Amino acid sequence: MPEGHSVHRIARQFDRNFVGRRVSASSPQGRFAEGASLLDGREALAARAVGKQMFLEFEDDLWLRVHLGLYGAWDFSGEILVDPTIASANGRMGQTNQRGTALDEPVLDDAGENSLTSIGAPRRARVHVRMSEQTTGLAEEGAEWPPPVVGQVRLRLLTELTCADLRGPTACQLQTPDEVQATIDKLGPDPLVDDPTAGEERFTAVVRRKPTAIGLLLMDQNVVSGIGNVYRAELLFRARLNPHIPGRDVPEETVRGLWRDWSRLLTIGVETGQMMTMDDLSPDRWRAAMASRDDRHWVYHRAGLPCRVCGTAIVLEEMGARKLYWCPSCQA
DNA sequence: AAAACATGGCTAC
DNA sequence: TAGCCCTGTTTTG
Repeated sequence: MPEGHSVHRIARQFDRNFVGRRVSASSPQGRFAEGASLLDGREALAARAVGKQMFLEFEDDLWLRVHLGLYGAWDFSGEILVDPTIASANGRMGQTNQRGTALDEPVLDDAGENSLTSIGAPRRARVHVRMSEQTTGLAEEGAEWPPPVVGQVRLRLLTELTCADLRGPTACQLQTPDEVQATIDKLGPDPLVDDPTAGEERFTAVVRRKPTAIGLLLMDQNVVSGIGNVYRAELLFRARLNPHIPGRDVPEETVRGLWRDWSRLLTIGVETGQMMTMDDLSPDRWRAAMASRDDRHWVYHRAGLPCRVCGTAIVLEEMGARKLYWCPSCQA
């Protein structure tokens, strides 16, 4: 999945293309038929992302909560207005391939010059949208409208111009405003939602009183929102922190540093659509790293390969039922 | 063709 | 801790 950055990008796409518009909703697959019929014909009022969860508000206090889980994805097609705060128009957002390469990255050969952040070589991916100007993606000439349903589409949301198809989510349900609030209240702070200082204080206070390994705490959505397996490994390496250290034993300044670094990586991720964790490389080295799909991270997916800093073999172990990659020397 | 695997997280034991 | 959900891609036989 989609760690937090992808979900924020998706919410921005909904904000741009659905909020303020009347939406037709359907469940081609049938598993959300009841919910879709309740949404059908209502106007979308707001889109929010908190961590890995997205909330879409519709008229009459109806909220749609979506969690993509490991496999879920949104496909946007048609005419798409691109949020100016993100780098490029997207087709599929959320799903990625097995090598850890995000597909929600610049998708068009000519997108580079138009993107607001020119970093990142555009590469081929599923393309539903053609970028022609800075803010407008035009539907492919002669494309069917609405687009034919392909595969198991749990929910299709359609305006006159834009189509969003949801496949394979872990959660797709309607909530009352109170339920939305209760869901959000259970989540740890999100750097793009919470006040930066308040978020840092909350995160630091919780981590500093837990006996749990910091490698587990970073993945715990009740402690901090939006971090997944890739960002976990990379954040720990960037902090040169041993994943096994109990939260309460991590120096306070290090804990605060983790929060600020997450804040930074999330911001970069939202802007670029890529899980950029080697942002401190020089521009040349950065371009080289991005050009090679397997060279994007410090430790993630690098089991047995030499550490980029010290040459020690990167260790792979299970932590929290997920694969954890780390350098036993740099992160001693 | 079949199996394995993946950026998650819930629930039952 | 194991099983399950669910989809798409890659690897294996």
